[in-house]
Amino acid sequence: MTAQPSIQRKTRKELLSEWRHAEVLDAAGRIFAARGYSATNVEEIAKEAGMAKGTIYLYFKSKEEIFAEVLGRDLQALTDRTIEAMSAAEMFSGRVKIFLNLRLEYLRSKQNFLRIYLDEFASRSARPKPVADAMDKMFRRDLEFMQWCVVRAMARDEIRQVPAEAAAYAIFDLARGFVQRHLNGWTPLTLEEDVAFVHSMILNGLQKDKS
Amino acid sequence: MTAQPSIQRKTRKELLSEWRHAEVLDAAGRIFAARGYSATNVEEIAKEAGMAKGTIYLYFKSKEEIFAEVLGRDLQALTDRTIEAMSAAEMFSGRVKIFLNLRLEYLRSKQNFLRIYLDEFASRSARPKPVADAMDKMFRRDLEFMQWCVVRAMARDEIRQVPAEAAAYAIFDLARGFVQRHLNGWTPLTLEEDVAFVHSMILNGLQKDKS
Amino acid sequence: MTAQPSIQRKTRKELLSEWRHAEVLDAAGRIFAARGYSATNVEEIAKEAGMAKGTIYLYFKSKEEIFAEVLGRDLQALTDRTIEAMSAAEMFSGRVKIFLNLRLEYLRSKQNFLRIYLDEFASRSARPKPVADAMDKMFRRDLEFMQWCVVRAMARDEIRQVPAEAAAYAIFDLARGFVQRHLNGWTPLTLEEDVAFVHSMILNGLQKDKS
Amino acid sequence: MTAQPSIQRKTRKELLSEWRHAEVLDAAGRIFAARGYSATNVEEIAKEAGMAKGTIYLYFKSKEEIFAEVLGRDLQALTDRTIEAMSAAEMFSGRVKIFLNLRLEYLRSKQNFLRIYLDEFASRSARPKPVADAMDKMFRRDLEFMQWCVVRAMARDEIRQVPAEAAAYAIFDLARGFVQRHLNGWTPLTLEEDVAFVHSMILNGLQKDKS
DNA sequence: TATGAATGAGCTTTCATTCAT
DNA sequence: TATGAATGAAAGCTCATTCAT
Repeated sequence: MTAQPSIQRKTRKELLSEWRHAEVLDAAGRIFAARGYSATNVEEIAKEAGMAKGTIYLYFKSKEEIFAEVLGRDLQALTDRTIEAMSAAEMFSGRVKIFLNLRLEYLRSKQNFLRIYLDEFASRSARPKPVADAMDKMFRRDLEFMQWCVVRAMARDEIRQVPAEAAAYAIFDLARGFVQRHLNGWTPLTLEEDVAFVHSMILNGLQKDKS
Repeated sequence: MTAQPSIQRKTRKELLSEWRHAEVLDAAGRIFAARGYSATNVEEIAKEAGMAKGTIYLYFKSKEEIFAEVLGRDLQALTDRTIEAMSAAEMFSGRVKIFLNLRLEYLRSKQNFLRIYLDEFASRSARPKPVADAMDKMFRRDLEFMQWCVVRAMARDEIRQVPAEAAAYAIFDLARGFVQRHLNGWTPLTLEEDVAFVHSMILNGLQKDKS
Repeated sequence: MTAQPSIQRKTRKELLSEWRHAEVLDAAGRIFAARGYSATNVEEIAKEAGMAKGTIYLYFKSKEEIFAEVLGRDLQALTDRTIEAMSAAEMFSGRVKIFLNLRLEYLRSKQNFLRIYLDEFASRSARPKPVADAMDKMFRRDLEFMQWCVVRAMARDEIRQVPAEAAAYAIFDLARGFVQRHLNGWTPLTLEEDVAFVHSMILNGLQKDKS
Repeated sequence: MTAQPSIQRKTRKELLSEWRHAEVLDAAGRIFAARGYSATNVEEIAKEAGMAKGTIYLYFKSKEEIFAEVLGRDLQALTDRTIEAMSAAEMFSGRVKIFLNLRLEYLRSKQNFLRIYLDEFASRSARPKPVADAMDKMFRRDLEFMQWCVVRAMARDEIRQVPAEAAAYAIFDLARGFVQRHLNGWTPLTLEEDVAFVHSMILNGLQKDKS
């Protein structure tokens, strides 16, 4: 079999290109997390990524695009893992526990990401459209899955009848608050105690009337 | 009784000054709400307030100060009203209902304010210290009152034993999500339906085990 | 004799007006001396003069005009006194001594004025034309008198033959340096010692050859 | 011998950078000389240097820094040349002549520089500290050398006993006045005539009593 | 492909001057 | 006459983006 240099080289180039792309995203993630969107400047990202400012623009059209991808990439991963892991549990109670534990694990491993996620998700309205859209899309997928879980739990009579979408939101809201509390050191509870409390809030909040 | 022109004149001037001050805050509130902090420029605020850029600086030392006051003013009012109104109810259930209804009323009358509050509260970490501090202080007051309500409800055996601070946070988280949902048009529920659901989530979530 | 109210009132008004005019100049003199021309702002002058900013503009067309008059007024006084006092001496040597002693006295009583005079005289070229012109005019009068003294001294055979204008300049240069030295604390000499030295420099410098 | 491209390239870049740096200084020198410090704005310097405003800030941190360097650069050169050239003469009389001729030569070749030097040196007190300090340092060096020359001349019995520092100042004062006179066209004397006169003023002024 | 110097629009803030009262 | 609130041009400086090398 003879060499296929053109393909190989192209592939190599593509790999290199992807690698650079990812390096920028990593660096940008760190800087955005530390400073927020507007206070971060491209020069810093370039320095953090170990390349020149101009090089950044070979891989991204604008600062905004970098930001959108930074959020998108991590959200994608979180969303994928969340859906996959929750699917493994049968009962709603278990699924909520898994959901919370995943958030908790993320809290431990990706404080940076969560910080920008929380900051910028809330600031969505002030952000350029594309960024807001990218964030919404990811968030929606997660939320829809949770909503589906709620619907299923109602059908299986595990929880009382509630508006499914609002319930899914409520779960996300409680989880978001939980993460924020610990990120900012706003609570004396240990992570485990707090997870247990939030879990009980959700399940009690949605439980069937014990009449 | 003869006129007291000096007092009158002084009062009139002071009133005018306060009026201008307030006009800037109103205008700034609208613009900040629409664009966020960094994307807002002083020129626009001036235009919105119907005055020249320089005039703004007669009433405020800096853009940052305007922002701090915009947030502070509305937060103060909301906090005051919340604490006062909740105190009027005896039972925890009633207090939560009042809390949610106040948030709902605010949602209706002050969409602008809520938007910045939500945006910038979440972006706290990226804000200049003084702004973040002002926001925290107000929020703390509200939260502490809610926490005290939770403690009292536990003592009166209205709800189960829970970590009071975490419970107070959970209530705020659910309320925040509720407001955000409606602000962004993210739910098909009417405001009343949603308030009822969130109320049931909180009370069920904290209710005594019906075992 | 009946009253002549119109004239009287007009006179009174004129007096008041002149009084205000002078008050502004006094205040401006202090501030300009402390901060220099560009670093002084009209607000400060108004505050120092105990009146409102707008009032200033009833008496002066511009900040620049104030400055020109401040310099002009003091220069006028200094020039008048200098010429008058020097005329009282018969011999050139005595005149130079008087000249230096007047500068010295001014140094003691009008440090402020001298500071602006020195600063701004040297910066003449950077100043608006009218200011530079006013300064020049005053300075010229002084200089011309000194030049005339030199011519007379040569005619009376008190000093050697020198270019009179250049000699007058030289005397002013030495006096200026002397004042600057002491204003800035740049010399260990006492005022008296320094005056004596400068006097000897001038007289020796211009003396007849002792061949 | 093969090429050393890395070194060459680096050198080239450095050269280019220094060249730009110098271009800004040259342009700034011209504008500052024409308008003075505060009346000069960065935009104009940029235009004069044929580059954009932002480019200036790649080479200098602030307008003030540009100014300090403009003055510093020329003062350095003048000071160095002055000290070196004066050292070549043996007698005090010769040194003073060299000193004056150097000033004269500078007057011819660097009118711009002298203008700012004179302007801003006198306005020292109104300047930002670092600028004033830089100017003082240079001036001091020159002055100290002159003072040392005076001391030496006294020791060698070339001149009479005088306070050395005051004498050095006097020489500078006379030279300053001489330059100013010609810069502003205030004298009918030719440069040569005036130099001769100032020289005689200094030497006569300091000469031993011919008693 | 990679660079980083260059750009210039845009920012916040100051202040001489005007003008309604 | 006296006021000081209002004005808006202009300043110094930053930084996302472009482009010659």
